[in-house]
Amino acid sequence: MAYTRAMKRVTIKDVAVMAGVSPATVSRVVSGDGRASREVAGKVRAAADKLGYRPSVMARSLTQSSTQLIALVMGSLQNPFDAALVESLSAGFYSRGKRLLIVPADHGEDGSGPMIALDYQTDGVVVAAGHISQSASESLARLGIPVILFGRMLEAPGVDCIVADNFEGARRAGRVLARSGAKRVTAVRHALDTFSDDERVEGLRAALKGRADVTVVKTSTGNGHADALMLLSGPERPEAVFCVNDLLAMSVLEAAASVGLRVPEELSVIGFDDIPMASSPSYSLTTLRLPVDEVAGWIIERLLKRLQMPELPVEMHRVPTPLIVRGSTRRVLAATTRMDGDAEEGARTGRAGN
Amino acid sequence: MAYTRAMKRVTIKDVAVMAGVSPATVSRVVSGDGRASREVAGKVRAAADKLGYRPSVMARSLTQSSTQLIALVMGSLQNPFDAALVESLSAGFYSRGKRLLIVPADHGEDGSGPMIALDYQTDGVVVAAGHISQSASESLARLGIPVILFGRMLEAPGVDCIVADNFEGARRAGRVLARSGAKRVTAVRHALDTFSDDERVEGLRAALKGRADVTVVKTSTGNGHADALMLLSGPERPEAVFCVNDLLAMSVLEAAASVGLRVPEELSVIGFDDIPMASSPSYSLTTLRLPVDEVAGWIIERLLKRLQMPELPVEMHRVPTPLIVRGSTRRVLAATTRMDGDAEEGARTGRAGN
DNA sequence: AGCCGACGGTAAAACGTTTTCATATTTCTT
DNA sequence: AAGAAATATGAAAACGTTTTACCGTCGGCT
Repeated sequence: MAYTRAMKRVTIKDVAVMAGVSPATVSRVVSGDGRASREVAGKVRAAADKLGYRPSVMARSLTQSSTQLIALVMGSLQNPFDAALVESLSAGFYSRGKRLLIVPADHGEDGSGPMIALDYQTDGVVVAAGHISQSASESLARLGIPVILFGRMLEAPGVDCIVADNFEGARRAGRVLARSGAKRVTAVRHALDTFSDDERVEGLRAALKGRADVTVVKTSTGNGHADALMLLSGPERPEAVFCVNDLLAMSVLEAAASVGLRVPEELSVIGFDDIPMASSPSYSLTTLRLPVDEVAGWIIERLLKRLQMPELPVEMHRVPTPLIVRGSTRRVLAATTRMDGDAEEGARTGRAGN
Repeated sequence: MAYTRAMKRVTIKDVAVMAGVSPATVSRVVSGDGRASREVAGKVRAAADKLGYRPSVMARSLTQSSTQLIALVMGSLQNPFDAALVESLSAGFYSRGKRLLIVPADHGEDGSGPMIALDYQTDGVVVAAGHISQSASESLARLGIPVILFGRMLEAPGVDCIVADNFEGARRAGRVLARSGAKRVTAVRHALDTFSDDERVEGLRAALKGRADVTVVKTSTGNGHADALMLLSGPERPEAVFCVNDLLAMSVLEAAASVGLRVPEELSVIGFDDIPMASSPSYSLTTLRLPVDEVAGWIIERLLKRLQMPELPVEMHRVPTPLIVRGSTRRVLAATTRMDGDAEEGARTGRAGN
């Protein structure tokens, strides 16, 4: 049926008259309600197929509570980690029959953004934005539908949170830097109010307390390169830099190269996330791995479960961030490892086939 | 009003009784139909605000044709170009009042994927997937709603296409390589049936006809590194490599570094897209720029226009792909440039502050 | 004074489903 | 074989809007 242009929608009624039954029966057959005789079900399905009938989700959602729609609060995708998370979530939710409606994280800071979720009666909300402000997440929590928040802890009914183990990860990073003998350490973080950055910087501080001076510099996305150059140019340049994500760390590595600093001999660098690029030989970045598929998987499972049982107690999940040691930090004696109780730090991960 | 859990939806009726008017009047006021006295409009708006009324898109779309929903066919976001395109589209459409529904490109190759667009009565479809198969795009075209196709040409009513000027871009790349004196040139493309890759390889061939041998190798995403290493290891290794995107080109550059080949002296490399990383000093990749915001802008404008005037003749847009010369190709005499008629090839683009 | 058009508003139908209630048919018990 | 229980189906209400058709009321015009 090579139709040319916007045909009239084929409705449940059309199928009903063709199959010679009532609309109610058609509804029962197509939604697999069971209560229908073999014979009639066959006729209905045949008619539906021939007509190319597809139920209107819009109409359906008037009487039913569920729309199968999930609002995906999405920020910038510049960071490959965020892009990968969105991709993974999208694939996962779709294979479970859920559809994703994009809600830009920064659309209407007045809180009108999340309201889109209500307009379209989404069953739930997933926040996959790298950074979401406290106020934005609070207005999300007030929506009255299940919310899964990634990257920020928030105590509110119906809001489950999943956050990287930022403190512990950054602390491990700090230990590595301390052991390498660095006395002047710089932490590079975002300029905005960012929950994860706070925790990461604190973790670093905790590890370096009394062992090194740590100064914190803030950068805004886009300025990574310029800021990194500035950071390494001064006379009091740091011996080690910890960045709150790999993208920033890669900027630092590039700045180091262009300034002529040898890594890791003269400068150690550690990132966060372990995006694919981090393992490429040109960077060989030591970092803390945030396993994207694991995060996406938890989000999906958790939301589906909560949709079934809305009164479930909220859960605060911390995902471990193993240290991946590569070439951007100095190798230290394995003996010291045991003392700190960090078993996995010993593992050195190169790229495949090397 | 700190409500705890799923409250009953506030409907147009609630607003009506509060304002002491009929539902019809409320509808007129909130949709700005005009036919309402100042006085009554004020009362209605006050009531709506106080109750926090938001019209149900679902209910509205039953009687109206438009849902303000656009289906966004999205593939892998591994390539930063695709991620940036999705981000740009999302921001643009939202500021124009359109909402985006994600449709995974590979979900149901039986053609059920695009049908999601019908289920939710989307007003149109935008294909932002890097590569979409011929068959998938054809089933999209049969949907009977406006479609904007990026990355593939398809002649069908209601389908507007926007494609990079692949042939011309690749031809420019080929000329640069020819001029650098390379005799053995390899083109790296995807293994799948990809419209853009075909055109790009053809463009390269056209430029190098009679000037160099070109061999084509296919790679599948994920294997980039291994394939690149293999490519450069043999005794008959190429003197120049053209990749259908920057990501692949970056793999080649890395392989070159790890094998000890000097770029551009012993090996020239050209990519496609000009993603941000390409300009970073560690790669300094010569490439063909595909301006993402321009692409997104065209898509948005075109779709909005077609929504207003569905019978508009279809448009096939080619976006120019200027050559961006960086360090991964040898600098050639500017004099030769004029002869080939490629004015912009002379421009050498470095990074800021250099 | 009577008629006309403009204006401001309402009641009710329509959109495409699901679901409740009722009814007819079959199957199971005893 | 008769009633009970289960099963299959249909009619109609409901979901929350928009829209059509209709009805007053008002001011101005002959």
